[in-house]
Amino acid sequence: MTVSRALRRPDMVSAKLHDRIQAAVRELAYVPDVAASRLASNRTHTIGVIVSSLTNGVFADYINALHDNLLPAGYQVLILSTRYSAEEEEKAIGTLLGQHPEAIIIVGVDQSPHARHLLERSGVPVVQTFQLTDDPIDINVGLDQREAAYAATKALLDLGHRKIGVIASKLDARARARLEGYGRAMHEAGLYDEKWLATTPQQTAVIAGGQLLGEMIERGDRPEAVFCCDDLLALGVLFECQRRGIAVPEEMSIIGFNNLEFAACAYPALATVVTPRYEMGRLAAEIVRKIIESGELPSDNRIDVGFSLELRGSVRRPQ
Amino acid sequence: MTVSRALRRPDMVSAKLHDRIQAAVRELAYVPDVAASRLASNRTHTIGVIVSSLTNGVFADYINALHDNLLPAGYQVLILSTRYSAEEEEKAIGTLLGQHPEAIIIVGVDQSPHARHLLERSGVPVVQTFQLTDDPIDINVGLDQREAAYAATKALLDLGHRKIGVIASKLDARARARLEGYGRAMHEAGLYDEKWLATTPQQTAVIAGGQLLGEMIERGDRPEAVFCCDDLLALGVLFECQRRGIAVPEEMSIIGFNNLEFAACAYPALATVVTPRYEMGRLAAEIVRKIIESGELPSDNRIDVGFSLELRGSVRRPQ
DNA sequence: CGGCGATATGACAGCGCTGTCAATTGGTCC
DNA sequence: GGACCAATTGACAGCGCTGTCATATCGCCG
Repeated sequence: MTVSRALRRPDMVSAKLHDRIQAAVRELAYVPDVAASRLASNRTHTIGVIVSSLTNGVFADYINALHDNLLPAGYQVLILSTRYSAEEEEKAIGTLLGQHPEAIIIVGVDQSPHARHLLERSGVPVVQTFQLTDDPIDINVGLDQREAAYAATKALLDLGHRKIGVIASKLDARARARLEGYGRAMHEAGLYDEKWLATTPQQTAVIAGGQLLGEMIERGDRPEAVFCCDDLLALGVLFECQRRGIAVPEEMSIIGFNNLEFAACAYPALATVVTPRYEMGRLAAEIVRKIIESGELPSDNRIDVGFSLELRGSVRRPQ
Repeated sequence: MTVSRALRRPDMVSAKLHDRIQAAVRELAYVPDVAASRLASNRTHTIGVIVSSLTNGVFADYINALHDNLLPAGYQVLILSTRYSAEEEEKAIGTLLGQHPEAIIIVGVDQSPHARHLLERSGVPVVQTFQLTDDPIDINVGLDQREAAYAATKALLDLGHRKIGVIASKLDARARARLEGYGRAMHEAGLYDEKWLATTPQQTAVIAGGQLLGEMIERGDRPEAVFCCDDLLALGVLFECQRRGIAVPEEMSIIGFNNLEFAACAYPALATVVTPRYEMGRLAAEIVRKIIESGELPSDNRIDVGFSLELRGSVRRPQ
């Protein structure tokens, strides 16, 4: 016990003993066993994080924010990826719960019933992020993806566009919500037409953007603007326009989603919906720390971090 | 004990009991406690992975390969990021060792002396990846980054270019090795000149590519080709050329590094050095599994996965 | 120099699981 | 029906650490 104390709370042990113990630790190359520590103390100092993808730049700022705000506070951040699969998500949650994290921060609000059951029964505080829901497991920090997509589509309508296409990867729950937002805006304007839809069941990628635009054009009509459900697709669309000699924004307006790093420095700069992903991560980390410290959930269980439109060179000027 | 067996070796219990236990597991949302399991069995089923960045697409395929080859074999993959900092790397290694992983797979070969000491003393098999070294800790799977950069620069020389710039982020150990390869090729050709160097101490990003090209041009001379130490920089350079009205490849050849997803579908398609990152992850996973199963290190402790050049539209045709 | 409170140290149990080995059950054969 | 063997199931200890609470030591005062 004295050794345990000497290592964790040196101030509670006499200087002399502390030195003796440190010497022995070095001599024996002793490393405390976190598994035994966890078992005895019931504290893991671990925050579980579940993201949809480790390879999509969308989660980069978010993960950085979690690191920036949790590591200095002495927490270990355990990140697992679902790779956009409900099955892998359930597995990841199981894996995570086995580690007994002190809180779980998860991307999305549409977990499978079993996944949700696991989370609810676990007793571990859960923060759902990126999207908003009326029925969070515990806490929800996100933005209304449908509303954001609606605003982006509305912006294209306001610029005078009528033939507005949409390009999306259906694999992503956020992208599906955005597709709905686009649909609502177009319906309201009386311009909705299935021929302006191009979606893929595959994971999002730059190449998919070009392919989907190609398909839409080859189906007959050419749109004069496209809303891309993420910036990777938008980049692919931009390249495809260049390849086909379609002038952007003169003949084609492009607006993306998320404001990934390259959007601002593309040529022309890609218009996009700015989502505060770092801020979302920061807030999630802060909330989690407060919950662990106080032992109770905050009363305010739903935070809307909002979004903003950045209309850059890839959309034409107002007429 | 019977429950423990039913969950780990279902074939050793009767089907009836197994069903009953599974039902209870679901009902109770029971998840085994890995800390207790680890303590009792002295097995963690954890492979520690240390990468330089979770946000750089370079590690995406690599991490996917590790997941694909380790998760199905029953291993948990614990990924930590150093964010290109030696200090964070040492911390990550310490954190990892406390978890008693059964093996460690780490990006790079230039660990700090203390980090290396920790790894060597841990008794845990270590696989160093991405680069090659003559003096691996245990096992090394990678490619000669300097040689690859030399080949890329040589390719530009062979196309008849003389004013060849290089653009790099110095934060990345791999990028620094590539810088050397460029230097050697240029020295051999008698064309090395510091005015063709543009580097930043910051993390790589698309925007940095454009900025660095801008700096180089504004310093006076304009190169007729640039070797970018990664594809993000190359993309930034491409956009900057478009912005400045420099025709690619007629007035400027661009070659990148790594063959990230967007390289092939950019317009013009970005020439690049293809690095087999998925293969590298697959090999590392396979080696680790063999070591754990057999309990001994393979005799072949250094595997060169090689590289290849992909000369696409962003470099001019041979004269 | 004894006595007291404060500070430092140590003994013990138990966290949830698994390895070992014993006990039970079930099926088969004479 | 009883004996026997194989297939199942279960009891028990202990992994390395920490929380609790008892014990030892120290510093100070009258």
